[in-house]
Amino acid sequence: MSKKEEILKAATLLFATNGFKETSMTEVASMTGAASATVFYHFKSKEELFLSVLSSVKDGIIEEFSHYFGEKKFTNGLEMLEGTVSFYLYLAGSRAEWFLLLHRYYPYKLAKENNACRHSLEDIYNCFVDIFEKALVQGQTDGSIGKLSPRKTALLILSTVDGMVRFKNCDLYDAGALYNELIAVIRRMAANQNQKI
Amino acid sequence: MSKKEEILKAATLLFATNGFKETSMTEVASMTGAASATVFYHFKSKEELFLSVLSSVKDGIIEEFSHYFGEKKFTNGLEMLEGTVSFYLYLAGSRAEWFLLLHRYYPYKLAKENNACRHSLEDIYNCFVDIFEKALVQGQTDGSIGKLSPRKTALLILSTVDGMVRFKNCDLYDAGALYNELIAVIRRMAANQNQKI
DNA sequence: AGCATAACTGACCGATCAGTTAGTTTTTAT
DNA sequence: ATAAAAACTAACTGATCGGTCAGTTATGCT
Repeated sequence: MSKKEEILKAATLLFATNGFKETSMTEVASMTGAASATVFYHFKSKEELFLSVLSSVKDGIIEEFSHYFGEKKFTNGLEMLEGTVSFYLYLAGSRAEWFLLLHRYYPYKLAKENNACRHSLEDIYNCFVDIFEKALVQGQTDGSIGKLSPRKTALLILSTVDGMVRFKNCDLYDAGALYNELIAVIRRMAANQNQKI
Repeated sequence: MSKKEEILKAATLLFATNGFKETSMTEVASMTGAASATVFYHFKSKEELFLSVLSSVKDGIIEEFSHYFGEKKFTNGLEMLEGTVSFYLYLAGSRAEWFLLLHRYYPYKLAKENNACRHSLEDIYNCFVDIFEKALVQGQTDGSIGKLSPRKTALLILSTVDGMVRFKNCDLYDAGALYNELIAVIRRMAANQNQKI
């Protein structure tokens, strides 16, 4: 791993766990054993470092999901929906720093004045919503999903799952203990009520 | 309004919109037309000011909900559930600064080492979950709500509603546009499927 | 080897911030 | 009226931080 990559990795962890303002460039530098001026050599400002972190998180998320869907096959839309929710929760555990970062307010505030930031966030959330929507549409075709607006329902499912992950990351209650209930709720939310599967 | 209350109000707004670290005591002071030392006269440190803000938000939320339930009466549990969700969304609009503050990570981080902070947050979230749970239990008694775990379902409904409010506050998508869909989803999630109401 | 360029660093700077102090003004009680 | 207490303030301090710069070391090409 190059020094630049090391810095990016350290910055991801620090921005995620401590926030933007609470993370100093000296901290990022010392975590990689470099001088603080070295960080400024690779990234011209703290904001640019943050944008690079966010962009790399975006790439990571998109790559992880496309890899998951490349391997996994589903027999119907409802199963795909449940699989996606499961994978979302799995990812929120194995790549906790990504979701911690996305659950901070700073990125969204920066997005209001910075196009690169806004685009990274849009790409990330479109990735999530598109996948949920795709599962719902497929389920409506194969009959496993009931009559509903796929886009809006996808947004509400994302709200639920993302809200749960956030509560877990805030130590308010454990998402794991709610897993079975979540799947049941999603099923009641979306499944075709007139068909037993 | 006393100067102390003015400071508390200004601090609530600033902590909510800009965050803890990004808000300076000088900023809080100048917003109320006071000298910065005056803020330290009323609140011995920045952290204590934040804790006072959080505690006042807690009091406000509990008061608003008890006022709502003092006025409103419901014919069954499902109606109470829908009313609570509506009121949650209404409050998230009219007291946006409260929810912005609760959607920041700082309070939850502070809660890990500060009991007062942890208790304020617990009181707030218990207030929310207890009300949802109460509606679900009542609905199971009167037959409007189906067979499900009231506590766990209450947590999932809070995840959904709170997640939606957060997405709205982050300018990702508008909660208002999803209102009808949200109510429909909650109904599918919780309503007794064997009974038409 | 020689050289250009990329990678890296120590020392420094101006700005900002939380918090202190010593003192002044205002309010309250008798 | 006046003394005590509460409310308030200007001026300051030490520490931290983002960013710069001049100079050094490492790398790759011919």
